[in-house]
Amino acid sequence: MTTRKLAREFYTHPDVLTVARRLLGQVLVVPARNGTRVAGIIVETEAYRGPQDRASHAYGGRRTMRTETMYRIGGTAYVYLIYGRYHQFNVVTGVEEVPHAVLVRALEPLQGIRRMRDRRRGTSAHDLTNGPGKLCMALGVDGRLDGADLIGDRVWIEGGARQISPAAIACGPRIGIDYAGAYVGKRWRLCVRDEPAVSGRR
DNA sequence: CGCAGGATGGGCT
DNA sequence: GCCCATCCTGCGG
Repeated sequence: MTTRKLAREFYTHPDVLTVARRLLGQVLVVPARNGTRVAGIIVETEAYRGPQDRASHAYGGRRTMRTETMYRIGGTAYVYLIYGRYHQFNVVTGVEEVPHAVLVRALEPLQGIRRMRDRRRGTSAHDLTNGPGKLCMALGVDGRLDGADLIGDRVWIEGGARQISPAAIACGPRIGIDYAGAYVGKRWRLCVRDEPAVSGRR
């Protein structure tokens, strides 16, 4: 497989929606023991667009210990705990001090599938990574990876695995943000059409 | 199959 | 003290 770790410039693009779109088809990788890897192709993302976005943790420019990661440079991992039990993996985008992020909502399992099944014992083979909490469990992502540099070697994203044409991308409203007022209807959830691994509906 | 409800803990008002 | 960028279980059709 001829893929390569995405460089800083991929993440520092000024438009978070563009980065969310370009992330589709790229490979999220977490290294395991003995040089092996657990990895999946990104098939669903959601953009969280700066301080104006009411659905964002950084809405209104809010800065707390948790959200501080969102203000770092594009190419930083933002991982947080949700509902007391699950983690969410996000990619910070853009320049420092401007809180853009992309939530990775679903993967198509690619490597380390046995390890994924071990971590997701009790669920069926097709439910390994089709949701933002599920993929974190399958890859072993937790709060320790918050703030990790995606140009580093703890977690990263590789390009070139699959080309997704614009026509193959579907968009719809984001999930679980009913409190977000005028931003509830923004179609900032992106997914690969006809991809069985996406979460929820098309 | 679909849907209702519970789990569970850090962050924020 | 309430709110989550969720998932799983159990129950009914």
